[in-house]
Amino acid sequence: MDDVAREAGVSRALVSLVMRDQPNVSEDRRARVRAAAERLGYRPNAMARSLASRRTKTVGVILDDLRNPFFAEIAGGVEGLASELGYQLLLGAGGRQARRERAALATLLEYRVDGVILVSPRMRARDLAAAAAEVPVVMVGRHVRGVDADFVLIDETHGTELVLEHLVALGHEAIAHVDGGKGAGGPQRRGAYLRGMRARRLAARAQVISGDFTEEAGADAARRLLGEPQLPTAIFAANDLVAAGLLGGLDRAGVQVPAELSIVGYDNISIAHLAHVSLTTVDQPRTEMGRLALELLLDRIDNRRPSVVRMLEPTLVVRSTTAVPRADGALTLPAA
Amino acid sequence: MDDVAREAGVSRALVSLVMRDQPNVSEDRRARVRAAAERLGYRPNAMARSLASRRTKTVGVILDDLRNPFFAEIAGGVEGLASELGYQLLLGAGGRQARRERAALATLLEYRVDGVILVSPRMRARDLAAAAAEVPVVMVGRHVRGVDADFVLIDETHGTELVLEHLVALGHEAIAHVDGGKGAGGPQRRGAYLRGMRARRLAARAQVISGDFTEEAGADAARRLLGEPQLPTAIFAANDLVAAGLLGGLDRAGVQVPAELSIVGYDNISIAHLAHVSLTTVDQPRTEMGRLALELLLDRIDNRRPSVVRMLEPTLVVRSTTAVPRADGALTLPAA
DNA sequence: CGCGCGCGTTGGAGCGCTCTAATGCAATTG
DNA sequence: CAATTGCATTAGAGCGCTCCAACGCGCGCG
Repeated sequence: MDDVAREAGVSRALVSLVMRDQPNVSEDRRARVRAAAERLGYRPNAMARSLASRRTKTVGVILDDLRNPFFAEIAGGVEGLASELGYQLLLGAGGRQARRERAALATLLEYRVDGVILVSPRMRARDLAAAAAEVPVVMVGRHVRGVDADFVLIDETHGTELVLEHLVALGHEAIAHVDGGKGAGGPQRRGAYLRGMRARRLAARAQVISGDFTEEAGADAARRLLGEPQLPTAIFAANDLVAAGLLGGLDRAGVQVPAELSIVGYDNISIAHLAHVSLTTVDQPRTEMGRLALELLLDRIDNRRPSVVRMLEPTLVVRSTTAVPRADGALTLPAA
Repeated sequence: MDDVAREAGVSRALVSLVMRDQPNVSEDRRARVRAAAERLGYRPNAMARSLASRRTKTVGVILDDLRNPFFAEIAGGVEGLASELGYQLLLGAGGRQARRERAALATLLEYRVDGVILVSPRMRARDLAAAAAEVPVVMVGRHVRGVDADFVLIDETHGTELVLEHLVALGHEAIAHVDGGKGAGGPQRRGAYLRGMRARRLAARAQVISGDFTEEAGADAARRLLGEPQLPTAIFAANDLVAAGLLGGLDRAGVQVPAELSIVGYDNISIAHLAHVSLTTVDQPRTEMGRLALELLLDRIDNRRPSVVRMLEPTLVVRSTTAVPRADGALTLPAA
C-alpha cells in the first residue's frame, strides 16, 4: 500500500479511500491511484482490513454435511447471494454431532465473522443463546425460544397436513411415518403427523418407525416394515433421503410403488423429480431459504433491530409414488 | 490478550505461546494462562493472528455450483479433512463462468488463503498460471500443461473404455454419446469415446450429441434423439446428471430403459444408486478426490516441492440401466 | 477584506496478534 | 568456581490496513 501511495504520489490514507470506493476523492487522484495499483499488482490484504475496520465481510455457515443435497442446496442459496453482495463464505460442517458443531462455531468466531447462519443446528439451546449474544445469528429450520436470533422456518404442520390430506383423499388410512429422530424438523413432523392422524380418527392406524433423516434409516425402516405381518398402505417419510431408502428397500423386496404402497417424502431435493424416482414430496425452497437467511443476517449486521421469525409455506408436489390404495386393502405378506 | 496476561500475571508473549500450544512453557504457567483465558472468555482473533504470522490456516475452494451434487461431494471431502486438521474453508462458486470464477479467486487471494483448490475450473490457462504463481494451487479434474500446480485427475480414457467395453460386451454397436461441452472432462471423454469407437471399428455408428453436464442437456438430448428416425441402442452420457435428464426424457416418451435402450452415466453421484434410478455409471471417488486435493495442497504449503499429478482410476458400476440390445436391432420410431 | 465552511487530503495512532532477539536463571561442565 | 548451556520468559517491533482529527485551500458571506 505504501508502494502504491508512493507510485501515485499521494498518501497511504488516500489509497485506502480509493480502494474502498469512498466518495470525496477527486477523479484525478482516483485514476492515478488505480493506475498505480494496477501497475504494481497491488492486492489489498483483507486480514489487515478486517483487523483495522472490525468488519470481515465474511459470513459463517454451519451445516450437517455437504454431501446431503438438502444442506448443499441451502448453502448454494447462501453462496449465490453472498457473492452478489461481496460477502465471503466460511464453511463448517458439524456432521450431526453437537460437539463438532460447537467446535466449528468456535473457530468461525475466532475468524470474527460478521454473522453466522446455522442450518438445523443440533447444539443445545444454551450454546445457541451464547453464540447469538456474541454475533448476529440466523437459524434455519429450527426454532429455539428465547434466543435472540432470526429464524427461517418452514411451517411443518402445514407441510405434514398437505401430506395427510393427499393420502387420505386417495383413500389411505393405514399411513405410517418414518421419523427423523431429534434432528431439526423431526419432532415437529412426527407431532403434526400424530395430531393429524388423531384429528382424522385414524389414531389407531398410526405407526411411527424411528429413523434419522438418512437413506440408511429408510432402508432400515423398509426392512422392519417387511418383517411385520402387514404393511401399511402408505408411508410418510421424514425426508426425501429416507423416502429413497424406503423405495430401494421395498423395490428389492418386490413391493410395487405406488401400486401396492404409496410413499411421500419431504424436501423435494433435486433427485426427487427424476423420472425414475418421481417422488411425491413436500417442497421446501432450499435456495430461497439460504438466500433469505443471508438477507436477514446482513440486515441484522448493520441494523440493530429486534429478531424476527420468517415462516415459509411448503407446497406439495404430487408425482408418481402415490396412488389409491389397492382395492383388496392392505398388503398381507406371507410369513417370513 | 493484554487482559489475560494481566490476569495471569505474565507477559502477552507468554499468553501467545500458550494459546498456540507451543512447547517450552512451564506447566504451572500454562495452567494459569488457560484458567485466566477461560475466566475472561478470551477468544483469540484469527485476523490479527493471520496478519502477524502471515498464515491464515484457511484454504479457498472454488467450484461451479454447490447445488450440483458432484461438486458438493468434493467440497464435502475437502471439508472433512480440513476440519480434522484445523483448517478453515473459504468457499466460492463460479457458476460455470470464467469471469465469476476469476472474481471469486481474486477475493480469496485478498483473504490471503494459504492455498486454493480449483475444482474443474473454467478459467483460461494464463489466469490459472498467474494464480499458481501467487499461491499454492491444486486443480481437480482439469489438467493444464505448464502450470506449476498439483493436479488430481481421473483417468478419463480408462473410464470411457470401461463403458465401451461393457456396452460392446452386451452386444451394442450403435452407441451414442451426449457430451459435456467444454467443461472439465468433457473433451477428454468425447475424445476417448471417438477413439474407442474407431478402435472397435464402430466409427460409422458413433454419434455425438452436444450437451453440457446438466440435466437439462440430457432432457434436450433425449428430445433430439427422439426426433430422429432411429434411436441408438445405447447412450453414454457425459455425467450422471445428463443421464438423469435422458432417463426422464425417454421415460416420458415411453421408451423402456434398459429393455429398448441402455444408458450409462459418469460420476456415480449419490442419486445414481437409488433403486428407482439404478444407473449404470463410472464411479469417480468424489470425497476421496476432495481429501486428496487438500492433502496435496497442505503438503505443498509447507514443503516447497515440485508439483505432482495424481491420477485416480475410475471404476464401472453396473446397475440396471444397461442390458443386451433388443433382438430385433435398434428401435425404429414411427415418423413423428 | 477577514472569517467560517466544506471539500479533499494527510499524519499518526491503533486494530490484536506473532516473532525475534534479548534476558534471567538454574543446571551442567571443565 | 567461572564459563557454558539450555530453558523459560519478556520487551518491542511490525504485520497492512482503517479511522480520526487536523490541515490547507478556495469560496461565499457578512
